[in-house]
Amino acid sequence: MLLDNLNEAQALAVKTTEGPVMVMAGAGSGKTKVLTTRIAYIIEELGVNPYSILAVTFTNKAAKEMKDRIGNLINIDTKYLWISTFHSFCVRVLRNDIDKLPPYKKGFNIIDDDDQLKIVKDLMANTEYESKPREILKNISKAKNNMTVTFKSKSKESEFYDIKDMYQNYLKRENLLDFDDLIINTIKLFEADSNILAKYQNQFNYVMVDEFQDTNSLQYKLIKMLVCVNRNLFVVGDDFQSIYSFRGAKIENIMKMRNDFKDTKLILLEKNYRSTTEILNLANSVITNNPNQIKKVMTSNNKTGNLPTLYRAFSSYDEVSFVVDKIKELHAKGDKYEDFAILYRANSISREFEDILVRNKIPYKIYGGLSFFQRLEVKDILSYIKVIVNSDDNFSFKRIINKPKRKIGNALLDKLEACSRNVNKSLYDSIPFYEGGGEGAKNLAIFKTTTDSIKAQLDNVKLVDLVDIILKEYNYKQYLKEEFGEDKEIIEERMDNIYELKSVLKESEEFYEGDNIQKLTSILEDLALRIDNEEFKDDDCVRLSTFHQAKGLEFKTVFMVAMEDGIFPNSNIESEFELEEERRICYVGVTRAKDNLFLTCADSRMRYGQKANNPMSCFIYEMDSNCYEEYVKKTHNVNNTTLNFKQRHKELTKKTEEIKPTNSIDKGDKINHKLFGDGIVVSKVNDTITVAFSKEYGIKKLKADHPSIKKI
DNA sequence: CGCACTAGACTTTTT
DNA sequence: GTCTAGTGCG
Repeated sequence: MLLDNLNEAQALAVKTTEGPVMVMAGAGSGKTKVLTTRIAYIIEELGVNPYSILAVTFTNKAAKEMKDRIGNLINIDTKYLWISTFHSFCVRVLRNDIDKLPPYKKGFNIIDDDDQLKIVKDLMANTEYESKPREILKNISKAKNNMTVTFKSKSKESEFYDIKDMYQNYLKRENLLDFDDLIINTIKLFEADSNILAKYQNQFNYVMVDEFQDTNSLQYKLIKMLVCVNRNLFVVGDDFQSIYSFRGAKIENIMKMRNDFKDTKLILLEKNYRSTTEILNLANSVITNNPNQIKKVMTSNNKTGNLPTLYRAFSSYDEVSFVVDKIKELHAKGDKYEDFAILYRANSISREFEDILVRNKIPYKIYGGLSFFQRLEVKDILSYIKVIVNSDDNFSFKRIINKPKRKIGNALLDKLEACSRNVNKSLYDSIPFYEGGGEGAKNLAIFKTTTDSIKAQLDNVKLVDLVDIILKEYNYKQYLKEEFGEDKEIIEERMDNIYELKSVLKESEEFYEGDNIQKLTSILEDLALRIDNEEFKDDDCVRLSTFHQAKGLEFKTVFMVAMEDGIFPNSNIESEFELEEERRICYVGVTRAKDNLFLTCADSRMRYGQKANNPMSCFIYEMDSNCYEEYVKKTHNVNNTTLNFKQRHKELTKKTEEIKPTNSIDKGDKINHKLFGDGIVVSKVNDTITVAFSKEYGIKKLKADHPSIKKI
C-alpha cells in the first residue's frame, strides 16, 4: 500500500530500514516522499513505536511538511512526533537537563543574531578594542563550529579571544544561549552525563537526517553520538545542492559517514519528477563542470517542453522589461502569478524588479530580509511579555525599558545595574531599591507599577489580549511614532506584524497546557526557533528570491536573472572550491524550474551608484550551447563579453593557482578524495590525473591540484 | 539625551 | 545609490 506510488529506488530506500543508509537524492527526485513514507512504513509495517523515531531537518517548514505528509499517509497524531530541526531537538533535550551543565538553568533564553550583535557591541564599548562587531560574531560562530579562523595580526587574535570570552561569560551569567550553543551544549551534556545520552540512544531506534549535505561538523557529531549504539542511521542529501558551506556545512560529512559506518548502503535517486528533459539536460550540463562530486545523472520522467532561453539584455532595464513582458505574456495564456519565480544571487538585485513590477501592477512578494520573529516590533512585544512573565530577564528588560522613551538611558541603566549588583537582584527587582532622583528614576518606578499590575491580572486574561494590554499600558504605538515619525505606512505595517503575533499566540495557546504563566513560558521558550516563513502563501504572487532561499521549492517558470560575472559567480570568489559552490547554486537555480527556464543578463547595470559592465556569467559559457537557445529581440550589438569572460576566467584561475599549494601527485601515488575516499593514480596527463577509486565510484578523471585531493 | 550629519559598506544566511 | 551605524554638538 505505502509503497504503491514509489519507483524501485525509492521503495528500496523505504524498505532498507536497518543499519546505516545514505540516499543521494537528486533535485526533484522525491526525497521528502521517501523520508515520510519510510517513517510511515516503520511505524505501520514494523510496528515500531512512533516516539522511537527521530527525524531532523534544517527548517521548521520542512519539519512541518514532513509531519503533515506522514499524517496523510497513516492515521496517527503527528503533533508529538520527534520530527524537528536540529535546533528544536536540542532545545527539547536541554530544557530537560541543562542544569547538569551549570551555570545554565532550565529557563534559558535563546538569542538570535540581532541580540548577539547588541551584546558584543555593549561589551566592546567598555574596551579599547576596535575590531568590527560583525566580524567578531562571524568568527565566534566559526570558532564554535570548529572552523578555522584567520586573523590579520597577533594582537587582533588575542583581542578576538578576549571578546569571545567576555561574550561567552555574559551569556552564561544571563542564562542565554545562541544558536550554536544549542548544539554545542547538547553535545556537552551527552558527554558529561552518559545516562542522559543512553536514555536518548535507547529511545531512538531509527534516526533520519534530511539535507545531510548541509550538516556541519557538530551536527554530524551529535547524530553520531545518538546512533552509535543501534546504528539505524538514514540520511538523505544531495551533494549537488550543497550551498551552505559558508555557514559551516561540510560536504565532507558524506565521506565521513561512510568511513565511520563502513557498511553504509548507498542508494541513488536519479529519476526526476519535476522538470522537463530540456531543463534537466541544462542542469546536468552545469554540474558536470564540477568534477569532484558523486556522479548522478538525473533522468527525466520523459516530460518534454521548451528549450531554456537565454536573453542578453542591453541594460538592466531591458532585462527587467524582458522578464515582465514574458510574465504578462504567459499570464495572459492562463498561468498564475504564483507560477513564476525571479531568482538571483544577491538580494540587491530585487530592487530593479520591484519598480517595474509595481508599475505593471503585477503582484509580487520578495522573500528575504527579516523573518517574522526577527522584526523589531515583534521582538519588542515579546520582550515585554518576557519581562512580565519573568522578572529575572535582564536582557529583555534592557531591550524595552526605553521604548517608548522614558528618559532611561545608558547612564541611568549603569546606575541601576550597580544597584542590582548591590542588592543581588535582577534589574527589574532592584528598581524599588534604586536611590536617586530624576525623571528617569520616577519613570522606572511607574514602569514597575504598570508591569506588576499586569502580572497580577495575568491569570484572568486571554493570552491574545495580552498583546493589546501591552500596547495600551506601555503606549508602544507611541514608540513606533517616535521612531518612524511621518511614515504612516511603516507604522501600519509594523502594527500588522504585531497583530500577526496575536494569532501566533492564539495558535500556540491551544497547544500548551497549564495556567497562563506556564503556557506563556512554554510558548516563549520556543518562539525564537519558530520562524515560519510561510506568510502570504496563498496569495497569487510572483516570487522574488535568492537562489539560496528558493532551495527546495519549484515553479512552473523560473527566471535566473543577473547572470553576470561579478554578481554570479560573485566577485569575491577566490578559490576553485568557492567557484564550485557557486556552480552548485546555479544548479539549484536551474532545477527549480518545472517547465520554462529563462536565463538573463545585462551588458550594463548600475551597481553601487556606478555603471558596471559585467561579462556574461561563466556558468552560461560552460553550458552546452545545445541545451539552450538565445533570444534576440532586435538587431543589437552583442558586445565583446566573450573577451571579457576570458579575461575574467584567466584572473579567476590565476587567483586559484596562487592559493593552491602545489602538491605533486604522480602516477602510482595513493590519494584520498573527500567524497570518493582512497584511490590510486593510474595515469597523469599534464595536471589531470586518472584515479581508480573503490568500485562504487570507479575510475575518475580529476584535476591533480584540486583541494579535495590529498596525497597519502 | 537626542538630533543631524558623515563615513563606509555593499554575497549567500535553513537556526 | 542607499542604508545604517557611529560621532559630535547643541
